[in-house]
Amino acid sequence: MMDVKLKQQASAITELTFDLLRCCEAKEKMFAKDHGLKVAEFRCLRIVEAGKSYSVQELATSMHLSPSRLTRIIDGLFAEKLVDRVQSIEDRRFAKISLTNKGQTLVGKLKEEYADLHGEMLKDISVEDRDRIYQGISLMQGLVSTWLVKNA
Amino acid sequence: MMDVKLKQQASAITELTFDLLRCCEAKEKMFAKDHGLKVAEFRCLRIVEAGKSYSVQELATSMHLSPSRLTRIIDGLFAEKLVDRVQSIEDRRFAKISLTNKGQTLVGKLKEEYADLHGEMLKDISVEDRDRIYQGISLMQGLVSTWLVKNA
DNA sequence: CACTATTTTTGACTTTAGCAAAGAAAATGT
DNA sequence: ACATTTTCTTTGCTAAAGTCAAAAATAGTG
Repeated sequence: MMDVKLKQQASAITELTFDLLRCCEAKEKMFAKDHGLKVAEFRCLRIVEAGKSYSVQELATSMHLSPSRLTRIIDGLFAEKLVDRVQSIEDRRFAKISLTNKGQTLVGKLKEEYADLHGEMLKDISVEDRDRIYQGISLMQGLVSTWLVKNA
Repeated sequence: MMDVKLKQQASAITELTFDLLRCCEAKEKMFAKDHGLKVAEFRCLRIVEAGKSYSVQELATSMHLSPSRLTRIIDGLFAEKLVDRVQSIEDRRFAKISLTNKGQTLVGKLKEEYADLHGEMLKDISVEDRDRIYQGISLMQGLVSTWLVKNA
């Protein structure tokens, strides 16, 4: 006995997620461009927190990219003096990537403004609808994330 | 008086959407690769319906890409005999892109299997949670989509 | 110390994408 | 009727994004 309801819901969600993805990619591209960044740079900066330091691999994993790609993204950020790259003392194979002061300032601004952009989109709907969005995306994110871990 | 609640919700949604995006991109990439397609080709095929025909511009608009990019994606699909490309008779400036039989078969399989993949992810949660996902993503998709129209 | 494993980088390559100009056809003005 | 403008697609060129395999450097192990 196959679950017809599941099939319907899966189809609908597949479709919607697909469309959402295209829109959000366009949104990210616009935002990055407006701030003089390449999309990959914006995506990278957005996940590094001030004060913390990261290995290349950590960044690669959390961005779902290859380490070699990260090396190049970091090269770019380093050239713009947004991140520091030092060899770890405990294990000199590791790089320790962290934000410079300039980087921290920029990332602060970036996060602020990117959240504002979303605030702008969300401001005309009810608190309840915003919560529905949060819940829906939260659930979906969890599912896709664990699915990826299993199937990668 | 600024809306603190809005700001919080916007931040949370920003973060989640960002993560969801990365995961879904990885998911699309895996799926396309498993089916011997380039990601752009998969994305394109996914939006063309059997029996209908599309102009280059229509496809470009709905994929949020430039017409020239689409020309090349279609080149690839045409080379694999998945789509036909004929000059429109009413207005010979237009191309009419449509699925070949081979293309229809493939797209049918693709849609089926891509929905199945999502069914796999969704099968262990409740119908209500699936509906929450649907509602949340639907709302968000609407917001981002209209935002894009205004700000492009 | 030789060997293996890990982390990052480099080189070569593919894929994705856009812009500007060219080409081709239609619409429009005179 | 025909020169001009507009519209749609393609082409050439370039940049950005991304991967893989091999090299380089370090750490761990028998």
